[in-house]
Amino acid sequence: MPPIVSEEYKTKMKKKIMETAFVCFAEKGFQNATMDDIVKNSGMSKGAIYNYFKSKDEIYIELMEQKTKESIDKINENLSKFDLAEEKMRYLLNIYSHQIERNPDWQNLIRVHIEFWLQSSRDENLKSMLDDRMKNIYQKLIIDILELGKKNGEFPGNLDSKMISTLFWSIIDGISIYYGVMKDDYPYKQMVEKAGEMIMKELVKKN
Amino acid sequence: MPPIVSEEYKTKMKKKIMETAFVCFAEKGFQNATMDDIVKNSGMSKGAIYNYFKSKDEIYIELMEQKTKESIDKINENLSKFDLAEEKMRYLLNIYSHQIERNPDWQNLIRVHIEFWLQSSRDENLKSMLDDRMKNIYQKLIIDILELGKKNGEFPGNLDSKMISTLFWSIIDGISIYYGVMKDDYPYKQMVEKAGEMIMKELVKKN
Amino acid sequence: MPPIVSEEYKTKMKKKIMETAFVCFAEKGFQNATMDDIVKNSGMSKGAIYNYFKSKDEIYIELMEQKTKESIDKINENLSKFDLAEEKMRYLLNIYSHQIERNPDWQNLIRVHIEFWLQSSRDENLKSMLDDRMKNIYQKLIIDILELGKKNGEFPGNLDSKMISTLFWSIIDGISIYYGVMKDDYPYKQMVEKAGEMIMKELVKKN
Amino acid sequence: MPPIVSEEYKTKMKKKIMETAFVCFAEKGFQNATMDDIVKNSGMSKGAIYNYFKSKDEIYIELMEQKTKESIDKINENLSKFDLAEEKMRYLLNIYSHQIERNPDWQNLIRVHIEFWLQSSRDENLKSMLDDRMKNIYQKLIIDILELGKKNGEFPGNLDSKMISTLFWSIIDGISIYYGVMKDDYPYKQMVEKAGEMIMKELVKKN
DNA sequence: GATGAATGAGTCTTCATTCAT
DNA sequence: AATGAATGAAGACTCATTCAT
Repeated sequence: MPPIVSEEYKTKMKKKIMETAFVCFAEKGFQNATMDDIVKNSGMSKGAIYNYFKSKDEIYIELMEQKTKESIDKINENLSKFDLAEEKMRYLLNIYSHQIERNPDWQNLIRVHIEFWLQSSRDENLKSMLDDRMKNIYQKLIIDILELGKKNGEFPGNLDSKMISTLFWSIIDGISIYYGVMKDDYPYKQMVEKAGEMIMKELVKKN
Repeated sequence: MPPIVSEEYKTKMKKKIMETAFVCFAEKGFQNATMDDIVKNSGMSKGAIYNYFKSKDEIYIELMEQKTKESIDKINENLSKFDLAEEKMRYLLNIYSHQIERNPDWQNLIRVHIEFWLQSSRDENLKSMLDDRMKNIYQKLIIDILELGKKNGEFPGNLDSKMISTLFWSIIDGISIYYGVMKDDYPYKQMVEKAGEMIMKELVKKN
Repeated sequence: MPPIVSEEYKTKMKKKIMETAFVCFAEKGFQNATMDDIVKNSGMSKGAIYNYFKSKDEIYIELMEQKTKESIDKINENLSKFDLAEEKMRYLLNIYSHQIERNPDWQNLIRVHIEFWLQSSRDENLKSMLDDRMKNIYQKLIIDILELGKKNGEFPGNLDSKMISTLFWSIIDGISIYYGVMKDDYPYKQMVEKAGEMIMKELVKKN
Repeated sequence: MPPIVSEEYKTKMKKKIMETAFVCFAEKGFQNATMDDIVKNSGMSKGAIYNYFKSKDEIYIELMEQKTKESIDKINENLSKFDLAEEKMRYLLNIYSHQIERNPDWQNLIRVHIEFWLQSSRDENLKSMLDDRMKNIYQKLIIDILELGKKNGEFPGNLDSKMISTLFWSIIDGISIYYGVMKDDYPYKQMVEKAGEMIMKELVKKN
């Protein structure tokens, strides 16, 4: 009995499972959330879920991939509207500083992300997957902007793009993690703005 | 190793258990590391370990408290040798930038710390314990230095000490986390130095 | 024995578990009987049992509830066939005096019951559950008969129904407990008959 | 190194351990009370306790033996003061009906006794020990009085002493057990008095 | 494809007893 | 005799995954 259902149907089901899983992981953490939690919250049967995903791990991985893709796609799309590197950077910082307001799940997302990341450091497959993702997507995003800025003459020519881009994400993620853990005791927006100001100063200082 | 045993003996045993646990937690993570792992690696019996700690959680908590205390004590001790706020800040940054060399466990420590921190965000008791620790130890450390700098006239009088101290740790920890996860692919030292430079510029810029 | 299983199937499984548990509890006592005993004797897997009962305690409680219900239901059903209070009382006593012959498990049942009862005295929840059961089922059974007898003029009008009913069960249970513990060295039937005779004399003496 | 301490010292220590154990057993039940509880409450060391008793079971058994002996000795002593069988019986009933007031531990004692008794039904050694005790001490106590009464002409000559004595203890213990479990919701004194009245009527009725 | 009952290895924790000092 | 740290065999319970229908 080969597939009777459409590809869309399958996609829809996977999405439903992943969204439910996300809620469960956010609430309890990956390890503490059980398949039964996902079953209960999704309204699907255990067997059904295992039809779409081979394991709990797989749900996790695909979930993370999809969340990353979603966020990065939206950023990329909008980024192309700007011509100047400085504008692009400011736009990016602006997105992060408003992340709280535009994405109510963000705190949870961060927590799930970190947990995932942590796991990955103990699993060669995950680790290299994430390393790639980091280098080819996130770092590249910044590097491209910085290189554009250098080419445009906006940013100093001796700027170490790779280094700055690494630092950029270290800072943004550091702030985000604090926010994810500290919750609303933490002045997230103020932190992003101040950090952004400091970073921008590095880029446009030599004018 | 029998009854009527010295206080040192007991301390030594606790230390042995904690060190073993640290290795296990670092290797597998808190949740994945089992009491049996600790038993096996410590060479002690299960009952013996439970004589010293009521639960796996308790080992974790005491371990983290001790590691924090160790690090903060050493910092505080040395910090008092400097008179100028700027010197203190530079010393602190210097410590962190050399953390790798002076503390071979540091990568593991960071990973275990973050995992702990994450846990804490889902456990009210842990969370308030850590929040306190953060506010009263780490933040206070920086705030005191910044206030001294303001009093000395080294730093601008309108400096928002609390905000800067929060940002300081967000950045340092962001960098550390990347290092903990990325391992030796990450230019940890360079990151700390660059970030430190940026932070110092904020403090002493108005001269 | 797969999914989409009938309600009967589930009931049958629960019953199977409870019956196995009963045997184990009777043989070793509640505390000494282990889940592994029940697993082994039932031929089911541990997980399967935990699918039907949340805990060993829960098996115990449901088992006792069901046993109580069974016995009381049968009594009530037959009791309604008699019109006179005296006949009802004699019927009841008769049931108990023949308990041995009609219920081969009865000795075990008693032992398990007492153990349960003892436990209950140290657990507020259990205790109030049992107290309720005692008052609303067992005591009420007798009180209703005695009140009927008073209304009918069979029994003296100044009879303290509540007191007599409490005494009734104290005596019957005292005898049963001895039987449960002493086993076949104990003249159970003779005891119930003699005690019954003494009790009946209290009720119908004033004619 | 043979015994240095006197026999009295040893007896005193054993008594101390047993009294502590009694409190622990009463509070938590035999199984739930741990040797550590006894250690903590007695103020002695674990090794010391094991010097006086081979096992937890042994403490239990000796404790029960001693409690039984204490109670029976006191009864016997006073019983000899009376000449008439009826007086003896009334004295005995009187003791039980005042048990609550004169022995504040009595409720606990009962619970511990029943638990012990239950255990015994699953352990051949214990069982035969208790059966002996029952027959040779408790039953004999009543039988002797009844036989005296028959000889004196106080009680009917055709009285089945053995049967009545068995019933006597079944009723008294039934009432006691209810009291032990139900605690102060149970009209213990009233029950003993009423039951005693019923029993006495059996003995002296034919005059 | 869907269902959910069954599986059983794995987890933390307890505790009577031992024994070196 | 006394001490109390050490032992390790249980014990209750969990949960990712499988598979018969």
